[in-house]
Amino acid sequence: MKPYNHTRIEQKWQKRWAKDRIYESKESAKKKACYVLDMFPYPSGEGLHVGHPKGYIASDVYARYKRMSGYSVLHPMGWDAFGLPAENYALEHKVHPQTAVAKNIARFKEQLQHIGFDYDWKREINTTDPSYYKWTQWIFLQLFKKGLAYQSNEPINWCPSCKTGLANEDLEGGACERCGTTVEQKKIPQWVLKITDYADRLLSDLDTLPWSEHIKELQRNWIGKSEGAEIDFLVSESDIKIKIFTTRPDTLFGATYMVLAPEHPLVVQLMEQAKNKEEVSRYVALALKKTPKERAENKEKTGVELRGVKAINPGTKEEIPIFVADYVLEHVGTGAIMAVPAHDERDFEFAKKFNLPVRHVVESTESSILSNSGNFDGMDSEEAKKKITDAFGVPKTTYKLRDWVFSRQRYWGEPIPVIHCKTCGVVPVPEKDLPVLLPKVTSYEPSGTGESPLATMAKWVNTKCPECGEKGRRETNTMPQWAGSSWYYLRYMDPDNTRALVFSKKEKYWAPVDTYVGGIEHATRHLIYARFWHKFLFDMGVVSTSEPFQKLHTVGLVLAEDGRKMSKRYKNTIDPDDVIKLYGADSLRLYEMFMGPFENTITWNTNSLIGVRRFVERVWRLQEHVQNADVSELQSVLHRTVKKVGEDIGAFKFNTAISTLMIFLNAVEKERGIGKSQWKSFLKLLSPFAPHIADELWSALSNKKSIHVESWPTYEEKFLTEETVIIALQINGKTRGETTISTQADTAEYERVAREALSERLKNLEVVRVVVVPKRLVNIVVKVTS
RNA sequence: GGGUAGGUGGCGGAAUUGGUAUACGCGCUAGGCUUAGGACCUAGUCCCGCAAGGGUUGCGAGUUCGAGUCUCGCCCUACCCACCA
Repeated sequence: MKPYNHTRIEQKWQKRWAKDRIYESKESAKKKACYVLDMFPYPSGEGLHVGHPKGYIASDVYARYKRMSGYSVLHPMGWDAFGLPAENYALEHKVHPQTAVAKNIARFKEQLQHIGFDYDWKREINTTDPSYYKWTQWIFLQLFKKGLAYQSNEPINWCPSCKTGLANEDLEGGACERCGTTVEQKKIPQWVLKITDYADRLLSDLDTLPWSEHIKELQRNWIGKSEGAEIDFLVSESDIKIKIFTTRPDTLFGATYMVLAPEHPLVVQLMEQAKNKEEVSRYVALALKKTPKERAENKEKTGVELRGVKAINPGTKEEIPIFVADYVLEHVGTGAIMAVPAHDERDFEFAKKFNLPVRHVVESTESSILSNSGNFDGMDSEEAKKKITDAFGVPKTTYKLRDWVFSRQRYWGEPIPVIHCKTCGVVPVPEKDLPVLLPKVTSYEPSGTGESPLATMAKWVNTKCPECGEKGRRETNTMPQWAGSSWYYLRYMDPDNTRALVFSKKEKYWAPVDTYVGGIEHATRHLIYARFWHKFLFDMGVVSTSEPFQKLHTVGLVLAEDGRKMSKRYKNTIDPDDVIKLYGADSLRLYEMFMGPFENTITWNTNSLIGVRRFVERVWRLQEHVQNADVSELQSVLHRTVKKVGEDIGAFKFNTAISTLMIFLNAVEKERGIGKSQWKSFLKLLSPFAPHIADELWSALSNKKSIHVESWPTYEEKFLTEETVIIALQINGKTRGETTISTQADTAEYERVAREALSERLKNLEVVRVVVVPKRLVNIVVKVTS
């Protein structure tokens, strides 16, 4: 037996697989499709560390298992290479993003290939490739034509450090998610996608998805649906109406004052009529200077009354004061509230500070009953919500989800394919002229002026209007980094198609994605954006399913050995190439799957990796102990292993699948040998996890074809059960020994055996009852004398 | 404040869904083999106890013949959202 040389074996098989093209995906009338997808990476300059491939290894194991189980498998890989991370890297290293991206991709690809994945590299995609982003632009044009992409001048989140506008999803606690800088509100013309039109479907279709409740709940919170009513409050002695939104219309009679957000358009107008105009104006100016974060942090309520101006509570018909206060936010509801201090904590706090009346209108004892509410007294609050809405307002549903700010004032993104014309307005670039190529520029540094660096490219910007042929200007904003990733999974199905985004027949074969694997950080960004675009494409008839991804598995982080996140910044990253050199790709793969439940965050531990490597070497040595005849003592455990490993891979429970393989190996070593056909089955079970050594040992049995195109072993029920089984003997539920019993035994036999085995202990005790659980235990219940 | 997932040895974690808690692996201890070991083999390793025996799944109650698993109350951890009207 040669010593186990992982480097030689792994390089040999990686070359062989590529040469024999065993992983190429084909649409096959005879086979069912199984689309296994990884969230494709940004090819950052830092290369991969051992945390990155964890999800890829899992999807690889699953894809191999599915292929061996008779499915036609699509398991592709590609690059999400547009956007700020790639551009910032390029700026920092003073190279053109294109050059940096090409270099980084080469490095990533090399690292991935060393791990031995079964990707079909013929389907590799790159979001920065014009033949790819042609279709990203095409989707934008369709959105534009359906009125779902529009221009807006509303203030948006602006990161002064990245010098670009950002979507709500790009923020983390009021700061730029990428660089941590507090964002400002800035008024610059923006392209916005009307994702809110899809809010309801994005929400309700979650119920149809087999995703974890955790992810679904994250999306539900993000969409943030609230149902309530809009009610107009009239300003006294005028015809000005203040529209408010409330989820508690039943408390209308308890509204003792009103509040407007400082940004509310009516503030300017009402201020004119107020006796304390100066004071109000000062307050508003101060409030507007605060960042959203500062406003949220300062929980101490502040505000100012518009003195001399009153509103009329439509329920009580009483005059109530109007305040301007920054605890009311412009973008929530209508930016104005009716304040009900008796039933809202924030209003109560404010009322206390400003000495405002508190009127209870809902008695919440066992049920909620209205009082002090005129005709509605005595009514149940749920009923009152409807009745009061009908009488004074209109039902209204609002969402926290806001339309998707879709333009970036940066260079490295897909150009937005529209032309501005003085006579024709905004004109879409004709589809035949796609893609609108991103021009090569000499300076791609962000300008910070609210315009992208493309604006300085006169030659590129100045063009003809496709409608009237007169002078036109190209849109110079680019798309956000989320654009290309919002539909990439469709392109893998048909990556070289020049005439359509995806050929419908291919889409129908592969869709939807059976299993999608990636990080939880994408729960409220990528996964919402992709679902939105997919639903739009579904409405357009481009795709055949209303949801893109069926099963979703989130991968847990791999922390560095110091317990911190792996990061170049902490100098604690581990390069998979180094691990592979020392211990081999098979050991790396097995270890990452064995380290714990797939979705758990787990600390890297080199000792545990060495333990897995020991397992691999024991498997290697086992080839010396393969005999022609099967070892009958191993039949039962083998069949149970086949069942368990298959079930566990299907359920993404890789850690227990591997422990089952280890248990089997322990059994083989105890028997000091294994039959040839048993050995073959075992190698197949091992092959998704450790594809190189499995193929090496498989070929050593004079097999000509790769183990990876073999079929998955099956188990027989008759081998799953043993002839005898060990059962527990209990007295009053406490285990008092164990015994071996035939699996054929009947209840009476169980009871007899148990009474006999426990006869010493049962002396002088009165048996009240005997509980028999076949193949598990016998519990003898005795009378307790105290 | 709201939501979601959790809390089992020194560590990562198992537990057939109410049926012998601590599988598998790491680490550790002892012995063997070896010039040597990131090698291998054997035995041991939840806690108390010399033993017989007793105890143990964050804490406290409950249901049950039987609870890591179900119910109620409390404590703690992680992640997400949050002056959301």
